[in-house]
Amino acid sequence: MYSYDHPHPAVTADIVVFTIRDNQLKLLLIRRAYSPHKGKWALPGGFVNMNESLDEAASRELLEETGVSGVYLEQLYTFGKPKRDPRERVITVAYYALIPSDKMQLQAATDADAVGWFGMDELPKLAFDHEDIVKMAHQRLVAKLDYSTVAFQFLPESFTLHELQNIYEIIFQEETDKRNFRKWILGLGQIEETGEKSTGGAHRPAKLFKKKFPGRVTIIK
Amino acid sequence: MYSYDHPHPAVTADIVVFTIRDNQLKLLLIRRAYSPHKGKWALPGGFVNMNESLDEAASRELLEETGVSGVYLEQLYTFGKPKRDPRERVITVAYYALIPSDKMQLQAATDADAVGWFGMDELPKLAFDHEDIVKMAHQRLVAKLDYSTVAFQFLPESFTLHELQNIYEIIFQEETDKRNFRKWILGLGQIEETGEKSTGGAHRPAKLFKKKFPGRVTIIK
DNA sequence: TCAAAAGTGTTCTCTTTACACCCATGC
DNA sequence: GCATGGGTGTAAAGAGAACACTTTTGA
Repeated sequence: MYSYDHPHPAVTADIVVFTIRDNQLKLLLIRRAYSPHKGKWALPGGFVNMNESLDEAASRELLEETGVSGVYLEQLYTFGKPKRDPRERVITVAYYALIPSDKMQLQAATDADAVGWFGMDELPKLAFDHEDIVKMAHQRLVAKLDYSTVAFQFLPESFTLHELQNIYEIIFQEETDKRNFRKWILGLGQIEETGEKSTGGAHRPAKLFKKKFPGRVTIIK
Repeated sequence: MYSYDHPHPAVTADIVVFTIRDNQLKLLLIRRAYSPHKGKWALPGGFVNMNESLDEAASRELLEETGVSGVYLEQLYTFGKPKRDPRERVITVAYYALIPSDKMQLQAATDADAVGWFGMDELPKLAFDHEDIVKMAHQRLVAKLDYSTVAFQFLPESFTLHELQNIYEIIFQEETDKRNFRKWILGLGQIEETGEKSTGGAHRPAKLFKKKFPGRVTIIK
């Protein structure tokens, strides 16, 4: 039992987890095993412990509920309308995470009975105000493509220019000229050739590239 | 007495209040009347009530501690390192506010014994981690000038182009070509002539302008 | 030999920058 | 009449957009 002389809200960290798979931007959701909103899909997340920072809480929840760690994680916005959660006053510090397509083995958490990836245009109804959170995360992701190298966080260690261009086209939902894209992306000076070539396709092999600064997201322009 | 079966942090809303005065970007600070950090300068702010949203808490605190209302207020970031506050675990949802130069009568709050404006390059040592918060707010402000009309929020109802250019120059800390600035700012289509002229200076009177969409901050480019 | 993606430059357009002189007013 | 800020256009440079064909591989 914990007592205070004025009322305190509960604080959670919830995470909007994006990845790119099957040529779609996808979102990770968890089906709630308990009330409230039992059976509904929701964002992974949970209460912030007293001895951990908000960033630590977010990455711990991400690990516990999805088995994923070491990925890009950024604070998004804090949601705190009084009646968001029917149980008590809950303030949610929302994060978003970007996961490379090769790092996606999932695990169901204790307070969820299922975990799944959903395309952005096939999302189910979500619990609480999680639709607002998702919408804002999506806007932020789109905006950040324009002035940073966030998109690189979806890439595995080595990749072709075509794969990278695909990521931009999927998130922007529009096609880009191949030559202009290559000029631009190489001009950023953020990737370099590995010397290897991709193999296996029924076509000319492509040069493989790697990030010069993996993990780091650079502000450009 | 309020009791919970797991520990809850306290949540505050603190506000970084900017204005432009004496050709300087200035910041509003409050001298703390109570421990901890008694006598140190700090950001205005306070605990979020259980029946108000975070935005409401921020604007209420702003009104109570400074007498200012109806100004631009935007959520900045949430700070939650475990030991930020020596009393208990405190999570702070930080906001920033922009105040036009003509709207600045101040009032001291109950938990402060003084209120004052400080130039960004003459800030005193601040309480808690408020220097981090100020730094982030300043970065955000500078960044937003590039892709939005936030700067307009510093303006009174009517203003000259020179006054507007001054705001940009003060925040960016660099000079701009007058003709290029005018072409650009008029091209945005966000301001219009009032028909009036400024008066009083020992020089040719300047056309006065007003915002087409006061209150609104538009994303540009 | 065919299908499929890889790779590669140039021209045009638009945006951004640089730059200098006359005007209206108060003192 | 002089000091002060108000007001205006053009040319050059740079950034972004449009555009088509040859190459290499697997089947």
